[in-house]
Amino acid sequence: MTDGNILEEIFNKSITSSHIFKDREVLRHDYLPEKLPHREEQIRRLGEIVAPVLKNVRCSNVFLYGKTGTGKTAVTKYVLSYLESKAKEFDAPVRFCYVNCRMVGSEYRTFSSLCKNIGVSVPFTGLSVGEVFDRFKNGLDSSKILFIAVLDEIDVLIKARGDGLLYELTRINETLRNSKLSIIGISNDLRLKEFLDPRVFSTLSEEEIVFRPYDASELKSILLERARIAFCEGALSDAAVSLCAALAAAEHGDARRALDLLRVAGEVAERKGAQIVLEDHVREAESCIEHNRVFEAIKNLTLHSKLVLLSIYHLSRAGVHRAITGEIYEIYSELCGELGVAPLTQRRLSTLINELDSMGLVNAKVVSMGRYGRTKKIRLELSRTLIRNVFSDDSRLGRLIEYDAKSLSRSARSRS
DNA sequence: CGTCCACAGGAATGACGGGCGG
DNA sequence: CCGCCCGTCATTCCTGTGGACG
Repeated sequence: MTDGNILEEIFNKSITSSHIFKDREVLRHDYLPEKLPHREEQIRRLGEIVAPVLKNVRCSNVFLYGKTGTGKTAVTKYVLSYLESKAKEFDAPVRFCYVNCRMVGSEYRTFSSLCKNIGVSVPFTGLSVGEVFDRFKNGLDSSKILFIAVLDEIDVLIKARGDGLLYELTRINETLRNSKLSIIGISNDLRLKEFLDPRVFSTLSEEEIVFRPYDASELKSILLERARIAFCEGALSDAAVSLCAALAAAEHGDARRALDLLRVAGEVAERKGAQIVLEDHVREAESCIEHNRVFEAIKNLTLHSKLVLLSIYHLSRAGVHRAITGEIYEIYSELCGELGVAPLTQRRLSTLINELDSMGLVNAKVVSMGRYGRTKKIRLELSRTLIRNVFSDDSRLGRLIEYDAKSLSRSARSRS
């Protein structure tokens, strides 16, 4: 028997001996279920909007709004995959390309993804955005197709870069001779139109579909639907499902979060050798997910952002629970000195703090202290134990956890 | 009621590494 | 290989500002 076969047996055994899961893949949010409950209306509307492409007519641009986990991406993929098979059947020259703007990162890479989809190769970097755009345009025109570009999480790109990309895209049909482009824009931010040039907005938003958050009972039925396939018979308590639904509904009706909770709760139960997933497993899953999120976020920070976070930690430990920018900068500079690294400017630190804020690691808000200036008050949003855990296995920064900053006593004293 | 603190945060500019086309 | 352009990170310089204090 080869090694592979030995392992095969072990792994299979471990899978079949699970009393909890039948198929946990079903609970991942990139899994596309056969039906999407409570989204029939949106599916029908999006279907009506894209249907003309089967008759070789360009379809309207659409904008989909809704918070995360309300099914925008799922509905889009669902409708388009159906459309794709129909297009094959009728031999319609339809192609589509799904791009997640946040994942690809920049305007440049958004275009290069679109290029790759129509078979135009572009380098990782080096070209001007305009150049990539031209290649895309030419490639598109010469392939003689109806092209649907799905731009998911487009709000991220617009907030970072402005609407230049979209402006170009909306005007592209004027110069295309043999192909047509339609855009499906997906946004998590309902205020997106405030960031857009009104002209861009009106062309882009020929149609609009809004995705309301799911309520707790809708979430529960979604979970139950998937749980039938994902879990073994009787391995899931009703109370656990309800709790997952309730927690996710309280957040903002986020189905993704509900599914994550359920999956991790199942994993927790499995690890503990439990026969049934209970409410306690869900609660443990909740803190486990949060812990992982934070852990990943901190691990990927740059050195200086980590130092900023450490400075806030030190202030918090010394009893300064709402630190101001200046105090943080002092500690931060000291830590830099300890490491023999040149500190960044306070201006830079200010934007780093804002980044930590938008990641939810700290809470920063601008306040005026009248005579004593105008600044940001920064509060740590994490438990100090968590910070210690994350940094303690960092070879370089580990020793700074116990570091006793000289400027600390001053900050702490000047309070109270 | 004006002053003035301690910054916020925009704009311009620069250093750097990566990749192009010629 | 060169000159050029890009995106990213950071600095420098700047104008703006809410409200306690005098």
